Amino acid sequence: MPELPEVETTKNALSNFITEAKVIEVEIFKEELRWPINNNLKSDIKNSIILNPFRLGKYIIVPTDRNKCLLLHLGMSGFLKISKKKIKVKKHDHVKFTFLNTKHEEIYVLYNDTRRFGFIDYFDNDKLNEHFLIKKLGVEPLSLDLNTKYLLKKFNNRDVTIKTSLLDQKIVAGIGNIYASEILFLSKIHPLLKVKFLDKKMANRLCKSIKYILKKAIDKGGTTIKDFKNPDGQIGYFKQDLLVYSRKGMECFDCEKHIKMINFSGRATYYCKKCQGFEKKFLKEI
DNA sequence: CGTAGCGCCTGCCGGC
DNA sequence: TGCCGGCAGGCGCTAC
Repeated sequence: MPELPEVETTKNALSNFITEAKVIEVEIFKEELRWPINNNLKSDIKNSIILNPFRLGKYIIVPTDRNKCLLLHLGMSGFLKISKKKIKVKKHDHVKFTFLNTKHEEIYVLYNDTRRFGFIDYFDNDKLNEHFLIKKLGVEPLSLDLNTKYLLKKFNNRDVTIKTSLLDQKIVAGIGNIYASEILFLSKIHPLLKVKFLDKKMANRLCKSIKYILKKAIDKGGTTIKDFKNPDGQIGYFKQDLLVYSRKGMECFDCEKHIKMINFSGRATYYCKKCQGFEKKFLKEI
């Protein structure tokens, strides 16, 4: 479900509701996620004050005034429900947090993850950068760290397809399967192009497209394909802006050709053969 | 070392 | 209607 824009949307909602709020209660209903929820969480975080949450790649970090932080990852199917009204606990709700905000209103936050590919961690603030997952992350796509030069350096001599590279969180953090297809369509680059063949012009287009697509998706509150909802129950409106993803067989918006769907590395990839064509010698053997 | 592929989970949808 | 295979927004681990 969540790629950078959905995680950003979630983080912003969390920020609006619980910044400076006090943790009143933590209830863990099902600790099994990708890894079991850190047991210290329940007792340790109680009575902490929440500082401003932020995002790194697809991770949400919630720091507290006790130099600890909560790390949230939503996996494939995770999402948060945030409300000022009591929320009934449902299937696949793993944790429920109760906060008291500065207006002395109770805020409820539920972490729900059907497929359990997400996880929650809790540890010392100063350990964040050396956290085994965080330390691997590449540059933030919306920062100046992501530029043409950086991409060319990372792609130099590598024998991987551009689609695979966009999904590689060690290069750029936050792009997932939907936005990878979208970005490549906008860049007019074939998903199976080996990155070592990427020239400066293409890298420049790619860089601009990454920033453009992600920004636009954030503005629209993310993409709702199946059941993604923002924490306040709103769906994301980027779906109607999707150029190729989930449009197999439909007409390309730029030419009369039909959108292709291929499957490699176990993931669906959508593209327009005409708009994203390139010389056959560059094509990876399928 | 870098890369490809598997497997983790549950639910839903389309085809028979 | 019911069953079954395929598929789903992520990512760590293992084998090569």
